[in-house]
Amino acid sequence: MSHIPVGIRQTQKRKTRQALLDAALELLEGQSLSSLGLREVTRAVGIAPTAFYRHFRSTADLGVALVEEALGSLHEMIGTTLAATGDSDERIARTVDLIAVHVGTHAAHVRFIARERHGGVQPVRAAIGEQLDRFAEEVAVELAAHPESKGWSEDDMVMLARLYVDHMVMTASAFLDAEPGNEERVASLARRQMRLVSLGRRHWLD
Amino acid sequence: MSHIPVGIRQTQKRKTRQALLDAALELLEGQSLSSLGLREVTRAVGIAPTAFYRHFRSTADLGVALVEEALGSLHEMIGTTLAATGDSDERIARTVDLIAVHVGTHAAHVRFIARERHGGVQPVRAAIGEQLDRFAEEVAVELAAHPESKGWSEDDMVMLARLYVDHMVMTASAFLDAEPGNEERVASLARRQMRLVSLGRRHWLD
DNA sequence: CAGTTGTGTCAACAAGCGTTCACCGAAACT
DNA sequence: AGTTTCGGTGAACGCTTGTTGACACAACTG
Repeated sequence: MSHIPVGIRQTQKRKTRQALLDAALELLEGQSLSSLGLREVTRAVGIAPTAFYRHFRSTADLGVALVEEALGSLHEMIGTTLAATGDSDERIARTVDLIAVHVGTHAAHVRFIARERHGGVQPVRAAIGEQLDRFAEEVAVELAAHPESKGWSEDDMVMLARLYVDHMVMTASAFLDAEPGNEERVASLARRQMRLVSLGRRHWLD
Repeated sequence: MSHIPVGIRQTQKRKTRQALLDAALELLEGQSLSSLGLREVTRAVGIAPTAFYRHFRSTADLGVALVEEALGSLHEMIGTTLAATGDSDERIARTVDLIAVHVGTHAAHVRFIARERHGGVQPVRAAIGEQLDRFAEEVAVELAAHPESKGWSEDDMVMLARLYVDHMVMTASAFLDAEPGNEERVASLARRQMRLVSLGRRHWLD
């Protein structure tokens, strides 16, 4: 009947691999990737250190895999964010709320991206940079579809998209650092900053 | 005659301490603070590992000292930046140039701040956050002096200041990551983003 | 000049690291 | 059924790590 199993072996491998990723992500809440030890991760999972090599070449390699996982979960968000209806202020409020929710449900992922974006491991930095570029591209395409973008050059479109993306990352990281109870202050700040950018956008061609 | 020396001892200590800071800063170009070893630093300076404790309690402590050094050198810049004359576009261009120059002359400091701002060492993160807050405060005060800020609430003033400060850090880090020859692209992007923010600022009270 | 202070040294420690190799046993293939 | 494939094991390697205590010797203090 159920002929989807793809083999018990591959399933088990995926499970162990995921356990390694999960354990690493948790360990990374208190340190940077460049100080994360291979033995540390395997110990947390409960397997022998040597088994690590069956899944990743090094901790840097594991880091790159984490980038995919973390920013993959963000790609979904972008669609819903920009598809939000209503006037400008409403859309801004909804976007900020979405960021807050995402930080709540994927805190470790967000922390990892913010931390390693400028972190000490080159391949991981490169992977994050690449993903954020693609991210900005998507945003630019969505923005171009809006009627307010009439007359904008493609270069300026990307300029604005980058500003939005960087501001999103900034805001997400601010939510992370906010002590419980101060989230609304962060949200208010982020909303007003986005509103200011929106105003600039409206008068760009004056 | 020259009775300024404050003692040869204190002078020597300062020199060794500075050597430790310099060596650490250089080592940190290729890794994060949380993976920086005490022995690694002393080895680079050429002193015994135990001598480290005469100057710092731990590498985290050294990191905090580096924050003071790195952001101290930035405090000078803020004055000259905002005191820049000319119209808006001219001031923006001058600001971006100043950032580019600063990144050129203090690359390691900028890298350190960008990397450890969200890094894995809590006390250092806190120190950077505190300094950037004070930084934003200063910018807010300067902005309030401008005539364009008539009618702005203090809260909104800080909101704008934070946007500027975060954008400066973002731009500085972008200059760092730019491969040689692409600096002008980064500068152009930064200028247009600042121009857009300025536009928003002008229409904030509409 | 005698006594104190303090930066730096040396040796030693237990513990951790990444990486290697040969090996096991169950799953997958033919 | 016989063979190959492969995720996981366990021991061992050479090296690095943070921290300790006792000691040297130049710089300060009175």
